[in-house]
Amino acid sequence: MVTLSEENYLKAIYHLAKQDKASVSTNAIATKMLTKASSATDMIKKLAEKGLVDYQKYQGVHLTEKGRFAAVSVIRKHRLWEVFLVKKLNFSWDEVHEVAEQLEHIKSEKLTQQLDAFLDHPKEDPHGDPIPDCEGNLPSTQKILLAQIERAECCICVGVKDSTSQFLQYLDKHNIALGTKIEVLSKESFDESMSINVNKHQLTISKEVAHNLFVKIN
Amino acid sequence: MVTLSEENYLKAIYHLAKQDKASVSTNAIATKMLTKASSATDMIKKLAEKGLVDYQKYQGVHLTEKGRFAAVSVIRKHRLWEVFLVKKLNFSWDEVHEVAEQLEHIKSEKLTQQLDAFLDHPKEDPHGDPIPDCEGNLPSTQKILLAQIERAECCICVGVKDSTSQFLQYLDKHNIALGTKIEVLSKESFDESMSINVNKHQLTISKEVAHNLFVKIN
DNA sequence: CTTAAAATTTAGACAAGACTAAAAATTTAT
DNA sequence: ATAAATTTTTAGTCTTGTCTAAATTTTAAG
Repeated sequence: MVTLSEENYLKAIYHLAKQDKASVSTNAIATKMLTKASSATDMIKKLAEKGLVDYQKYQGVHLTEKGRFAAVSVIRKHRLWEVFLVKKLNFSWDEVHEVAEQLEHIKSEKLTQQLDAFLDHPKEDPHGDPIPDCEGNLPSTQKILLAQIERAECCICVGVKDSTSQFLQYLDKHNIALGTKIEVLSKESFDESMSINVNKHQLTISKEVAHNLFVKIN
Repeated sequence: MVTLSEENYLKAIYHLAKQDKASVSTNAIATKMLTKASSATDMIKKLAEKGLVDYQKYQGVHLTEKGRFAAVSVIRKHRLWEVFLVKKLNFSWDEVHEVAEQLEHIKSEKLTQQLDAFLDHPKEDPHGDPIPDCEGNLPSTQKILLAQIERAECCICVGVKDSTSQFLQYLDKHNIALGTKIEVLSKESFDESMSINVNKHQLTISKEVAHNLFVKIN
């Protein structure tokens, strides 16, 4: 039905469409997929043929309802497997992505349903990202980037934008995990660095860090 | 390194080599893989290039040590996943094969190791087949086909040769599972059918059934 | 031992997914 | 408003794994 490559493109388009609400460009897709624009064009045509995207030459693509569902289904599987790896197989949150990239393509309705039940229907993956339900619904979350906080304020870490192991290991090193209370002390307007307090320890974080941590103000 | 297709061919060759100790023919491979002999030849050449099989034109193939290890590693993963599906996700033994065929190709040393530990290092899969250890060792088991029993005798079901859902569901229907005690009452020389006793119920099984049930004489 | 049958390999083709280079369309900038 | 820059598409090629049809080798039969 939908091939492995097609699933990966659909995921990429889905993630790109979230940011800009507009149509997703061929170049953006190619960049995200680490391929060339011509390859993206080829795939876009295939996806359009199968009714997974709406496509007008030179105008980028939109996911169709069918395409969105296919993308979200893969994301659901990805995040469920991440929970499995962390909760049951003792992986750390910086080790799960690569394996989940493989597991997300396993095709079995029953497997996904049973895995979801086995994990007690988790609502979030180990990085704080919401897990879509089997109908493709994704709860809209109220999280903001730490960088968006402008004044001294308390918040709680609820997710990461960047889930590379480099970033996650940085957070581990400074004892920042999901649920950790973060107290913003000050923000430097020159370089957007922030002074924060985590577990009684004061810490200065760069703009890069602040732009990749999601928090909720409690 | 080794592609998904290559892994499937290696598995096929491994299973074919177990029966005949001799070299495995192109045709046998093609038949098992549901492809044509020419496709098998092409793949054999690739496997030979990679040092996974020894190959002489027109003379069939043998797995090299490297090839055998690759094959057994895939079989190990297949059987571990089957145990997972049955023990943790409530699959029945006739539902696991297809999904395990997909899961067996997931590449992650850590995943396999942790899964093995999570399942308490199982020795057999849900069909009674032994699970290779991580070094590729497979315990040689002392099981015989029910069909090989010639006289009234008691035995215990320890495995199935055919794991199609048709056969497994037939066994379910007659309350034959791994560990079930089977009492052979008589054997009909005309058609090799057997009269057996299972859980106090007398039952006549065909040659086909007797040739696909492994038992051990206790 | 020689020929017919069966098995195996080769040659040439195709689909999927990728690439390069070149052409066409769109956007940006003057 | 038009030229330059950028983006996108097309055309042609490559690799993997498959196929058919034809050629070759091995095996089996008389």
